[in-house]
Amino acid sequence: MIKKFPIALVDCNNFYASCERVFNPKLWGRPIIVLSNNDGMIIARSNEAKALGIPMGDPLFKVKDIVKKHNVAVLSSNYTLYGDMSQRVMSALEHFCPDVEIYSIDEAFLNMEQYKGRNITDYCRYIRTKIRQWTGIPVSVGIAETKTLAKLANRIAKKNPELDGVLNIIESPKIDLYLKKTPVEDIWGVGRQYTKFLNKHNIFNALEFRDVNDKWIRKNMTVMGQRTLFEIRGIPCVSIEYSAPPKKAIVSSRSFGKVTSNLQDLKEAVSYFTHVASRKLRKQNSECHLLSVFLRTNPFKNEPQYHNGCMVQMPTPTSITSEMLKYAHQALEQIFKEDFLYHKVGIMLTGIVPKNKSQLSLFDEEDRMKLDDLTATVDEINLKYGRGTLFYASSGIKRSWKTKAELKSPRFTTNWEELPLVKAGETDYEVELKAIKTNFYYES
DNA sequence: TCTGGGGTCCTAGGACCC
DNA sequence: TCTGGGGTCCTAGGACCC
Repeated sequence: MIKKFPIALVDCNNFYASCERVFNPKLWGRPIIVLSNNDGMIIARSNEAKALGIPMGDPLFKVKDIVKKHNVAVLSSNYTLYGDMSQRVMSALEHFCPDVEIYSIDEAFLNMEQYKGRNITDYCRYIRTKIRQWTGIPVSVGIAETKTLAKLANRIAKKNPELDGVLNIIESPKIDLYLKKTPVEDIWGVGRQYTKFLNKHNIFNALEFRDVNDKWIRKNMTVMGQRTLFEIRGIPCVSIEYSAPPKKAIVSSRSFGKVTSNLQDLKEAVSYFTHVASRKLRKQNSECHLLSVFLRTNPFKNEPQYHNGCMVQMPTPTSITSEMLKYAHQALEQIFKEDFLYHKVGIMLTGIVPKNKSQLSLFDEEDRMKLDDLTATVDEINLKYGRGTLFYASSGIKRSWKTKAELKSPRFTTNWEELPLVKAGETDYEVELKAIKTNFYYES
């Protein structure tokens, strides 16, 4: 049984769009959309863009007319910027409440137990104001006694401006109304498939869901569905995790800017992804003994399709890039077939174990200690002088597979060359964009 | 012309063991 | 000719999340 206490979910409003606005005030009031990697589909929208009916997840070309007509600002995603802004928001939150679970790049759960008996709603309003003041990012807060209900409250807070960004539903007399106003598809843990299923059985909102038989939910939606149901009833089933557990799987993959059927191109890409993935593995102090490589053609094209993967078991758990490269290339060669236009390759590391507990092989022919040292040195240099200072020759230098990002804003906060400049002596402060390109809005 | 990337957990079914 | 019962481990696939 999990203890009951007030939980506040702080969620950044339209996070990526808001990050862009912090450093480019001209974007205020203007509809903004942010694109996924490779400038593929829409993954974030400002309120103005939502109001225009631009859907999440659509590819850019589908909304081109709306974009033109309403002068929508279109941006490639700038994860360096968003990651840095996220850290600022999170450390500000920790300042106000030390017990924080950083749930995603733009969300955090706060354990408000120590503020019990005080006015939590007012305190959250204060936090919200401060976050805005310190980071420039607008947030909403939902307060309840389970994570699922806090999510639900947050959504209502966001949708109703008169609530001023904060809604506390603990012991609220209006709880049934709030549940009724929440369609099942907006419940945390209910996705597309379960929505279809529930709707088929005449369950359309969270209130109807709450009163359904839990054995029946268990049977049809597994224990996960049952957990969600209990949480909606106010019984906490999902606890707050204050530190991130080590990852059980690490993936690195990317769609190409241009398709290729060339094995050498694929090898270079796989090398690069191995480098990235193994770096993540070392960062969490783990090793792994399973390495998979996968590749695929573009499923949206009307062309011969091929999709395959290959998993190799490495004799000894390792996190040494050079060693993993060997297996990665072997795996790639096993599944590579000529005459297909490849659109994506990637690598996945599984069978992850903590480094110190790894089983050593008696017949290990590699000089592991030495390679460990070498790898650590490479990591250190890259940390100090920037990612990509040292890399493996097998990842190539031409990067013909490189992903597309033509509309990216500068790294305002993490690169000296790209800092925004503020012109002195002007009332309306004007930011001069020392941008790499000047065409980073989509205006044509 | 143009459609992301990185995770989690659960379950069923097969392989294997005694 | 007749052929049990119980357990573990692994994997693939499906659901979900941001």
